[in-house]
Amino acid sequence: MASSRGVRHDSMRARNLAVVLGEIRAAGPLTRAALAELTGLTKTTVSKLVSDLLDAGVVVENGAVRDGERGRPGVAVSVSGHRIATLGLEINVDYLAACVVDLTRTVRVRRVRPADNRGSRPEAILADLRELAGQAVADAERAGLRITGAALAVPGPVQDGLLRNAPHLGWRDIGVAAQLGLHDLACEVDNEANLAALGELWFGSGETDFLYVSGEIGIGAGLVVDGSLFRGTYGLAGELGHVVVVPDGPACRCGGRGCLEVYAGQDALLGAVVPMRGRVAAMPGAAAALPAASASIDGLVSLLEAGDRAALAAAGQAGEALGLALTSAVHLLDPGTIVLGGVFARLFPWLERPVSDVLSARLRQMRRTPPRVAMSAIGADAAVLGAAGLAMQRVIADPAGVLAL
Amino acid sequence: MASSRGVRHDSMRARNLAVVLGEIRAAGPLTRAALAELTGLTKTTVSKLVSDLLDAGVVVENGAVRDGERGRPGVAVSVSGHRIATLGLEINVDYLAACVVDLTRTVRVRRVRPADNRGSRPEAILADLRELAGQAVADAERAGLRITGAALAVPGPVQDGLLRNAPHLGWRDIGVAAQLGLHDLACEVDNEANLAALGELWFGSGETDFLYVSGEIGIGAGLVVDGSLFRGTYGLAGELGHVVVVPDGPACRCGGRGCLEVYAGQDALLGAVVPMRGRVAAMPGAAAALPAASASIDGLVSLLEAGDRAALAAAGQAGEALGLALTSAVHLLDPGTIVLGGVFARLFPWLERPVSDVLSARLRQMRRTPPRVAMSAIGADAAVLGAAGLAMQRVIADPAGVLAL
DNA sequence: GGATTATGTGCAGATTGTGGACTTAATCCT
DNA sequence: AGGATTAAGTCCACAATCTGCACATAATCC
Repeated sequence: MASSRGVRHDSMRARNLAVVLGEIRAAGPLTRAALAELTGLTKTTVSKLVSDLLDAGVVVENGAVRDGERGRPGVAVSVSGHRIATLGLEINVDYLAACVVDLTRTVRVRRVRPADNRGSRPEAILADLRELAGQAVADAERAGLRITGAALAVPGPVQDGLLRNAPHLGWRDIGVAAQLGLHDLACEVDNEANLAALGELWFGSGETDFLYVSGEIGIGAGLVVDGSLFRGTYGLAGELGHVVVVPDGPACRCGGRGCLEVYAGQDALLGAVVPMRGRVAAMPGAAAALPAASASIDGLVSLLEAGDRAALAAAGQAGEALGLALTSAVHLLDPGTIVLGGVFARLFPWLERPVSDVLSARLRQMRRTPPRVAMSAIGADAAVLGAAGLAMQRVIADPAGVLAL
Repeated sequence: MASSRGVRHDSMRARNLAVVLGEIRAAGPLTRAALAELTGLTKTTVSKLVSDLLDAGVVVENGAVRDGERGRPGVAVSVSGHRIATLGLEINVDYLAACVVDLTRTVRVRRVRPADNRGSRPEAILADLRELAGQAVADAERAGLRITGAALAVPGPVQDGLLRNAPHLGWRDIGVAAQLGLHDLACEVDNEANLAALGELWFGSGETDFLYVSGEIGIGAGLVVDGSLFRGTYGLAGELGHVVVVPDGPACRCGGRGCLEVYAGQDALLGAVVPMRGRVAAMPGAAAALPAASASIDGLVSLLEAGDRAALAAAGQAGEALGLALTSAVHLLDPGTIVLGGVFARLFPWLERPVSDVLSARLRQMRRTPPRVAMSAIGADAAVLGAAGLAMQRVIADPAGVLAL
């Protein structure tokens, strides 16, 4: 019940610009007449609004379209990738990443810098990221793009712009955006699961209702309902990794016992490949001794492809645990589909069956059909891309801000 | 991403009326000057809007107020309870209820009719309810009120206005609102947990962020974030009763195993008091043989007050199970506080400790402080009252609709 | 009792959307 | 080929709504 402000003439226009632009972006190239139909505004008004958007270079005319019917053909307009773009950033345990995306959802610049950020000092990492961001922006500007917003994905829960706790970086309560200091560029911060969910929304299969499950070092999830992210009261919703799977199971680094992460987290999965280390890695603090994540997941995939029984058993167990946690999640969150991302996308062939089986067995009576379990359509870039997508969402929600500049 | 309509002059005014009325309702009596400040509109505009609201009898002037400062005193306006009211309805296993609530949140009419609705035919029950509703409306009209909306609470999940499955009534896929047929009165339908949550929002402690846990025959929950209800993709969110507590626990009537309901549902709680029946009652279909719920819960409370060991153990176990399910719920939904309602409110003294203990033990590392666990401020009426509140929410969100009549 | 301060309203003006007439550009029909 | 028909996009007078300022009003302060 945020104290809502009244609507004035300028906000009415701003809103209508957003409605028109949103419709153009969502429903592909559209003629002015079609836009008038969709938005309920008159042709006159739509014409004026579109004209403003054209002047700003936010949309372009695509030439005449005939629908095969008779009558004067309309001129389709669609979003333009030539001017407006946004910056996505990501800090993760073993790399920094930046990307620039334009309004047509085309990735224009992509820069990744491997790094070992475990237990590092925030200042150093953020300086590196600032440099990387600067390079990406420079690349984009050389291509004639104007960066109008930015967002940053971090591996941990974010509340009021503060990174609360990133266990694998060893950071606590860091005001990341402020310390990053991108001069005159507003930069939102959110956790990687939420932003990866937005990545799936913007660059994935096109669905607008799903629970994105992010299997990284930790396990998170981002719920998208009708195209917008559900964040909960403090922005901490979606912590799937610590849903209780076995009430008296092994201790988890979160202080609980038998959390999903204990059974399906990266340490648990790799424990099957490197059993001795796996046991040690389950203890807090020892994680830094593990080999680089991607390499080890590659190893696990090889073993699975080769039919290694221990590896298959580990994947099966992880899948079952994931199915149990998702059962609770479905009851509580009521997602459309379930999208497995990150490491879980790579392991999808071995996870799908156990996850689906548990879900359909346990949800049979309550729902006509349990949610479909799908593999993420985008790869490891999900979070950076989603960050750029979030910034782009702001542009589309308020094109007036961009027009003014 | 519902295809959003453009803003026209009339919708701008409608929105501003809603903003002003919402502010008056939320922030108590306010002068026009204060409203202008809060909404960002000019004094002139606020004056005109308030004048319309006065004409419609939606608000009243309370006389001059001096803030102790000098200058002309303002005239405070506040919502009026004299004209606009809404109807709340409820179908439950052992009663039908109706209430009429005015804009000041005063309950003006209250009617409850005991009934045994287990395994009954919808037509008969709905005819009874229609009669009860008619009586309540007549009472209200005698008091000079105009009923501008209605809502109905039912004991089961609702999707697209269809009551999907009410196990204790034995109903499946019933178009309740349509069959009820309240001539020219729009009637929304939702499940009792969601509406009880709205009841807590409107008539409870005044908090705007909480998870209301509804302990009735089944266990449900309604999440309120910033004053509005989270419903999920299909309107089925908040099914706390079937969150997995013990993966290989006893079978639940939902088809799963070890759901919360198995450990903390009414049958489980009463099983401690009437052990033989309790065992039988856990089987599906046998529920109808149980004694009326309230009587038995009264019995359980007496035993607990008397210090009966078996009863205390049962409550302790239920509390622990509830704590485990809520741990998962907190991770996924990120609620503000947790409000225990229905039967759990009556058992609060015996549940608070185990629930809080489990929550704080398991959430310690992840959150500064675990959510506070509170007792619902309103009693068994929560759902009916919430239904009336939901209908009232519609009035406040669109006062223009009421003005027109 | 006059100066000061703040509320609420009246009036001219600005902004924005509307509705119908008009222009434009295509297809259909003869 | 030419006129009829159809639909898109634009022009213009008009209407709805909010703004900004001036002004009347009603208190307190000195």
